[in-house]
Amino acid sequence: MAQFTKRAIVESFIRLLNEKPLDKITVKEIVDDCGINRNTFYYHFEDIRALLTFVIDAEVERVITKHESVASLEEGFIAAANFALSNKKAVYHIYNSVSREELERYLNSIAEDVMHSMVEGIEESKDVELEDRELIIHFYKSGLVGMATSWIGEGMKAEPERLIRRMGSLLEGSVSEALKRGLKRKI
Amino acid sequence: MAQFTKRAIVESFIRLLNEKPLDKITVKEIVDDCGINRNTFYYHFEDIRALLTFVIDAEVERVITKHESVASLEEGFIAAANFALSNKKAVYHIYNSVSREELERYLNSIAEDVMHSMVEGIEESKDVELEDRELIIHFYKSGLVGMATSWIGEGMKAEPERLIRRMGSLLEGSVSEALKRGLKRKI
DNA sequence: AGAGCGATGTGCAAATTTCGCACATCGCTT
DNA sequence: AAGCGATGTGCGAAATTTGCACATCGCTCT
Repeated sequence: MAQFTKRAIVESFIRLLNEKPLDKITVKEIVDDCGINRNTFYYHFEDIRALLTFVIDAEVERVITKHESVASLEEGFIAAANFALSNKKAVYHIYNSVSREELERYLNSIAEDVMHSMVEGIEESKDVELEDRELIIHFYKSGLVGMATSWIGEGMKAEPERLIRRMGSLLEGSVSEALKRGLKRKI
Repeated sequence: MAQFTKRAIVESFIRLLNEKPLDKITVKEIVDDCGINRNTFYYHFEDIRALLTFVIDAEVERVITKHESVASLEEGFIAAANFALSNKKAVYHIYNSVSREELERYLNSIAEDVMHSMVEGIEESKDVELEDRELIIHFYKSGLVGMATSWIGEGMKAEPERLIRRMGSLLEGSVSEALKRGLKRKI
């Protein structure tokens, strides 16, 4: 049950991702890099795409789950942004090898989870209609994803610390405000 | 053929070696630390002792083989000493859990190899009697091991850079001198 | 002195993982 | 049209990992 080989595949993949864009990376290169059989790759992953989403999922998981409470949501964002920064080349290579639609679809699914857990952590939320809650989540989620994609697209130049810290609190304040308004409207 | 599990065992072992002396480390701790079955440990290693020598061999190998020529012998020593320094706690825990005899026996086997490859790299050596060569090797080997054990025993305080660089050139000079004398005596 | 406990090794069969080889397909180059 | 390299798939064999049972040892507690 200890998938060290799988982990090695991931590491080789990330290593290669720091050298070249996703679509220049071949299965053979990966298996050669960590010295395993080609079929062993296919045993663990259906695809290079599957490997990619696995890697991103794992990293997001790792970065996010460190900070579960809403209070440290900012920390979560900052950690994620710093991870992106420290793997700048890799992030960029992924960014440039994936269609905008696909990227946004993916980021949306992440942001969806984040926003949900955030909203659930806010007091007023449980008194707000499900429908309204979903609306609010959807709205801010889009904002979040838009920010992220443009930040990456512009070369991740802006300082994440300040940018996100401001945005984080702004976000939380706005969301609870929106929830309150939703609540009032309901009453 | 890609022993990632074996590597994981080694890593866990080194991690533990930075926390506690060798004889406080148990097989169960190791396998728990890297989340594998206890028998898997025994599949790869006969023993914790076997694991220890494997680890040391591997590290020595890694440190030494980077520099194969005699010219960079000093570099090899310095690299080894720096490795010892950066794993100070681990080295100390090993040092304190192993009998002096055993430690010296082990260091001797390493020094043996080092001295041999060093002597083979020196011009005059091939004209010297095998017996004399072995004598010279034995002599300097003992010096080397004595230095190493006392350096460790005294807490690895002395700066390796200066100490070893001086000792390294002194060693090489002396050895080729000794070989020349051996040669003259023969003629 | 003897029971209880946890760690050590060993043996073995079953389950999982890795490998090697063969094959069909696809896209690209010549 | 043939050649080439990469992709997936389908096995069976080999290697690795696991779970369980057992014997032993040293230690503690009473």
